[in-house]
Amino acid sequence: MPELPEVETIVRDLQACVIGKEIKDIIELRQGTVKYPADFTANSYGVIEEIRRRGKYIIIQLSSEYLLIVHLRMTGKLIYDDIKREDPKHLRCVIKFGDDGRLMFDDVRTFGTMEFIPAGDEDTYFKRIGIDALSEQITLEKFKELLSKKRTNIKNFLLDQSVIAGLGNIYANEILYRSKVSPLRQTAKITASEAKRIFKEMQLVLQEAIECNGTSISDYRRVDDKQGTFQNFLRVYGKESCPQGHEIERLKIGGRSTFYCKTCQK
DNA sequence: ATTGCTTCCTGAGCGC
DNA sequence: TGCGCTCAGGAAGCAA
Repeated sequence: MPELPEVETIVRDLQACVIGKEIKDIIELRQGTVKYPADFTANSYGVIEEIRRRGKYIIIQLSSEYLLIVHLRMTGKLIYDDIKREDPKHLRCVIKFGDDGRLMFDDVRTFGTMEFIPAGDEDTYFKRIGIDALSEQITLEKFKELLSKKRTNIKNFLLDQSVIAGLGNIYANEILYRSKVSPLRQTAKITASEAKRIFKEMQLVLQEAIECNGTSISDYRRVDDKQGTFQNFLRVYGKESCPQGHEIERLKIGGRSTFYCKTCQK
């Protein structure tokens, strides 16, 4: 389940192995995996110039003035192969480079997307995406302002990509445990000191997870197919008890599994 | 306008 | 052994 730290790890891994490579061919093993603009006319895909992240989106900038935007959703993986690896079981698309290397897009549940858009359409494409959770532009004051504009519980608030982009279910649970705030609390009732803790823990958890190269709970793998290690530091997600030894409550909020400690989180 | 529910999809895990 | 059921969850689309 790639969230911001997993996507950041993949972007860094990709930067190290595919920048400067020319895309020679794109082969779809599952039709419809890659979307193109109706007027897509590029006679070549071009060379990969830059790779960056926006929320959970991977943006691959090409010399052809197009962007290839990838979203892994739940089970998508990008695996780089220059050692003739075996095809993964759910290979949906292969990007072939000029040098025999290839980038494989594997995705069990087929929710992941790959889409070419004109470079100039980037802002329009992301108009529903809020400020990145690790953006330097987001201050405590800005965070509190965003909180005051929403009428929902704090967990749904953290998961809303149109407000703050990058958090998913695992990190939202972890941030709230470390902040000692119940996921059920309404945004309007969050105090200034609680907001400060949530804001700080959001940045800390994400940074720590990036240092661990992400959380490999189920499907997530790095570009070299290796796992991240932050799963070893989770405190509530998927746990029976919290680090203090209290029993973890499990319920659904917005249809998603929510883990929290009634004793530690108020 | 805003919020929240349903849907898309496949495989793992479970009870019987 | 295998069947049917539930669960996993990101975000578009739709309903209220």
